[in-house]
Amino acid sequence: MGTLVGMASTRTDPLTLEVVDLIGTVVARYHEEYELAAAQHSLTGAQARVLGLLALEPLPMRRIAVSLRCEPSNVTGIVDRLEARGLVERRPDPADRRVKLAVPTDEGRATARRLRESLEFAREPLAGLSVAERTLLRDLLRRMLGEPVAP
Amino acid sequence: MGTLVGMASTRTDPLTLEVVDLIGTVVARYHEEYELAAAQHSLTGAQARVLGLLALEPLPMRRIAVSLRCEPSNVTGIVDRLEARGLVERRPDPADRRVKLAVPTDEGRATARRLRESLEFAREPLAGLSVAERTLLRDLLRRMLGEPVAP
DNA sequence: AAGAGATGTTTCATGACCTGAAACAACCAT
DNA sequence: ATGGTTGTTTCAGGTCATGAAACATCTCTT
Repeated sequence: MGTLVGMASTRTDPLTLEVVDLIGTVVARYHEEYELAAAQHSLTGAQARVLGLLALEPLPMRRIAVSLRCEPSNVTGIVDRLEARGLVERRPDPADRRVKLAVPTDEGRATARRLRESLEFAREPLAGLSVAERTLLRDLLRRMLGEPVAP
Repeated sequence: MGTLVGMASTRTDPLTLEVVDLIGTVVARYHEEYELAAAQHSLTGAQARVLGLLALEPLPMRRIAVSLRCEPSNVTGIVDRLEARGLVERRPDPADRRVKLAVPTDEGRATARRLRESLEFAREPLAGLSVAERTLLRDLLRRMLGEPVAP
């Protein structure tokens, strides 16, 4: 993993620090816009994330917790609040009477769709980059995340 | 901004969606590691952010709130908890008796330094990129954020 | 110099999120 | 059938966050 001779310590060289800083800025802006978009639909960030998940596929509580990386007891409250607004409902799982499936209502699906659209629009800063640049960015991010570059 | 003819709508083309997704992954990982590093020092994320700010420079409550983009009344509680742990203390501002400066104690500064080190270490995925690649990534991120590329 | 308005901090009420422990029902393996 | 495991909820306790109100202090205007 990198030669020792001439290694400017990836921890401290100015270039790396600047990239880390830029990523910090991206992270901050991403979060701001996400919370803002959620708030425009009278949702909190957590509620928006759960609704977004369920719009793809109804899920048992347990799996929501895994996706959110939090305790199942926490999910109970979030789904409670979504249910109180009529965006989600709990259905028994016919295959296992212990589990409850959280499934979005029609209104929940519509809200999720609008949310997704405003989010995509909010993330538009990529528009300033050409296709070649976006491809480059994609490959660099993939490598950074340890994913294979070739599809 | 971009020709209309042949424009694949930056909102929906697969490349852009993938980049957006990758950025989402980066954001998630960044946050996880930040919270984890904070927790290893028995701090919450908010407390770690404030302590990190104060380690650079003592600040009045109001300015902490601006940095965190939250209400000043919220900062009171966070600094209360840092103060209760002996990491920060409030000092009167000689120039204006209304304001209270939050200044880290020696222990607070030491904690901030250790935190910063573990954070930098946690952000090490950049090590997999060459200098040329990091430079490229820096420029792309700058452009994406609407910053000038040339220093 | 005095009063009026602005500013900085705190307190309080309220609510969302989050965890960990405990309860409960239902599953599954022996 | 019994015992252990798993999925969900409830509860207590803590942090973060907002907005309104109180309070002290500053600053501007006259």
